[in-house]
Amino acid sequence: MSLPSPPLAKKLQVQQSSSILPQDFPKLEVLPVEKPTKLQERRSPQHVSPELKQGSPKMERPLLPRPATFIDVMLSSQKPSSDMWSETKDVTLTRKTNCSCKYSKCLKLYCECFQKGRYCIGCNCTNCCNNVNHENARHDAINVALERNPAAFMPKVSNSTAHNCESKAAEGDIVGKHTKGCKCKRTEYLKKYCECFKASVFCSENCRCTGCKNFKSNEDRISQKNTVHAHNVQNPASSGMVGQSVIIFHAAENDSSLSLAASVSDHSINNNTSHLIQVE
DNA sequence: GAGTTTGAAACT
DNA sequence: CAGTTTCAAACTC
Repeated sequence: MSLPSPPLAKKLQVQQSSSILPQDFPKLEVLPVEKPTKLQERRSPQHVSPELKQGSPKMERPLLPRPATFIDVMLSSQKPSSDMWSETKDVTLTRKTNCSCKYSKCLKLYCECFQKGRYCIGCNCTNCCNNVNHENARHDAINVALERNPAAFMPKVSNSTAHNCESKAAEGDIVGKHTKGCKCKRTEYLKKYCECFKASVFCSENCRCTGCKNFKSNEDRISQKNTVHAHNVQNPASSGMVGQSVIIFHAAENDSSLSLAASVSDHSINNNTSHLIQVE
């Protein structure tokens, strides 16, 4: 079973206007993948806008230049045929297993491997296209994701560039903050559903979370066993509720314990004064 | 291991 | 841009 050929206009658009693909990126072909279900079809990366389907003049314009992204650099620096992603060490994630995607073919940002720019190797996923055998589909999906969000493949947590970063880190402060911020509503007990908490950073002014307790001065975060801690009212980063305290936090990572100590300063989280230190 | 909860991503 | 749906990870039992 094979998918219908993608619209010609889209093929041309991708081939001609994609600024992220290396020059030697292979021409797009009909993908030898099975026909998606209705659900998958709706969400699949093969979905293209009416403009693309019709090849409207609007879409024939060259894409506006955008800042180089992490994946831009990676794509342009290495040939796509090499297993560049899977060889990349993931310094932020030490999962025992990789993804378990079922419906996204690992070509959506739902997929952690795809999101991190890795091929799926040794994953529990089904119908996976995030591998060497589906390079075309993969690069197509990367393009789609980048068009939607040029920063889609950028690290979600930015390291602090604040003063004394290294020395602060040495002192055990949490480093950086989530670039987009979270929008958590119910994980008041600091669970890994929250991307900030998962990344071992405090919620910042970027977050729009409610009932947030993932902030520096929360003592509950100190005392909570492993990952789970009690919490308060609202995102203190946005309300200016940044107090003075020291937090020692042991995350319940599978293979490593993570010790975080947030030292306190008079600076707000805005100033990126929090830092992280990871202990083996 | 199955079912539930959760929030990001995708979509309308 | 807000609301809704889909998705997969995290979590609970």
